[in-house]
Amino acid sequence: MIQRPSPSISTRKQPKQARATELVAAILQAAAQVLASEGAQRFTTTRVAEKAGVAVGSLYQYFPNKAALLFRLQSDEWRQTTELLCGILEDVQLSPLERIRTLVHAFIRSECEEAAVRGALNDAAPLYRDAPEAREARATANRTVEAFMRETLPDAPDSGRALAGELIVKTLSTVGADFSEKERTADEIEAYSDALADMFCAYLRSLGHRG
Amino acid sequence: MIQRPSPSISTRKQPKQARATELVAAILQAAAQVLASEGAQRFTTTRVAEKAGVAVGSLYQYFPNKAALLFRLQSDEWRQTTELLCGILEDVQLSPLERIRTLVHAFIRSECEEAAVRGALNDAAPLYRDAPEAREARATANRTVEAFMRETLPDAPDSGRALAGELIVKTLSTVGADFSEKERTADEIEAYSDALADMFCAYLRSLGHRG
DNA sequence: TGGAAACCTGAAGGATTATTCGTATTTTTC
DNA sequence: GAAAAATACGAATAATCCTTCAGGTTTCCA
Repeated sequence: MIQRPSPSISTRKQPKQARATELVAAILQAAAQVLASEGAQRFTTTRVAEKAGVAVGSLYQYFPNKAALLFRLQSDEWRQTTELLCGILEDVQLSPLERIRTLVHAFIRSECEEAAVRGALNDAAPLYRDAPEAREARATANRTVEAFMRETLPDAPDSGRALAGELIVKTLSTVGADFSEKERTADEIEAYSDALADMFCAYLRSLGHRG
Repeated sequence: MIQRPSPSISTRKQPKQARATELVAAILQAAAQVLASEGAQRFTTTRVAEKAGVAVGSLYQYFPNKAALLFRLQSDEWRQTTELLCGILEDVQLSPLERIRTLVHAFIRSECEEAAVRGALNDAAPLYRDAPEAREARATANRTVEAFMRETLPDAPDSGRALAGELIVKTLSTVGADFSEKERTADEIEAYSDALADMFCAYLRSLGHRG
């Protein structure tokens, strides 16, 4: 797959006055709203500025381009989710398999809560996907997963463990995103999360985890 | 997530002369090429027509709009993949778990073979996703999966079986699509397919399959 | 062979959008 | 309180793209 020259995406300027900080916040909130209500297709800088009650020019003072704005939204959500999940993975109160189950439920619930924004953000992914900042962010969470996998599968070879961890993370994220594309009832969410957790647990047990 | 009014996507007209049939074929081939080499972002009707060596107007004689062209590409690939996979699922020579493994390998390999087209097609999904024709197509394959699941898990309750089948299908398709986004070596493909198959098999065994 | 049907053409219309920049306003600093 | 810095504005620009349609060409059939 070919990608166009990846745009620079780092924030153009840091706000130095309170006024500007509020403006950026208003823009981000409006951006999420536009994304949720209009979809990725109709997500335009003009519309965002209008909804935020500011001029387009002001938007471009703090975001070098549309992709930067989208990336910022994605980045914020990602950071939030990562914190949630890492907290669960490191909870020594629970057994590893219990942690997995808790994590799956938390993640799926969280995906479904803001399904509209996340879905649209996914649709817009081609616009910001290749930003160097995105790659870097992904690497961070991997360390936590690795530590968890070492604890869960102490006897497995490194390579197999890494592959299993990667597979579980990728499965959870892609399946979760897809699942949340439709509206779901609370019961559906529970049932699906349990099934997913069952699958992961069965897999981990088959790889040598006792518990 | 909001979707714009779904465009009518059925083919505008059937070619009645050999000349027209060739033209449609040329357009489809060119469309795949443009998609692969330029990405979803730069996939335009003008570019496709140019690459096919025909006029844009001709394109619109057989496809009512851009979405229809994309949907046709997707539809063709989908039909092809479905046939491949259903053939494997119904192969009574193999045990159910062997079939699963074979199927996973075949699917991942196939995804990686035309990764560029499929990836771009995914990026363009928002343009044709909600066409009624798409929903209908998805339902067809479900019957084969259901039959397979009944054979594999004769003792499980219907609801659990359906959920498990849905989960496996969704996992395979989303993870496969994501996996093929990067270039992969043959070894990576093998290893990943095996891990995925391991996971599915462990899951099915945990649900009551003996074998 | 002639007319009808099918087919092909591609310039032009109409619409949308990302981004810029000259100017106006507000805040800070001294 | 005045100059400087920061911020805000939004009409205008330039580019791209989907789709149409009036008019020409080819194929078919009687």
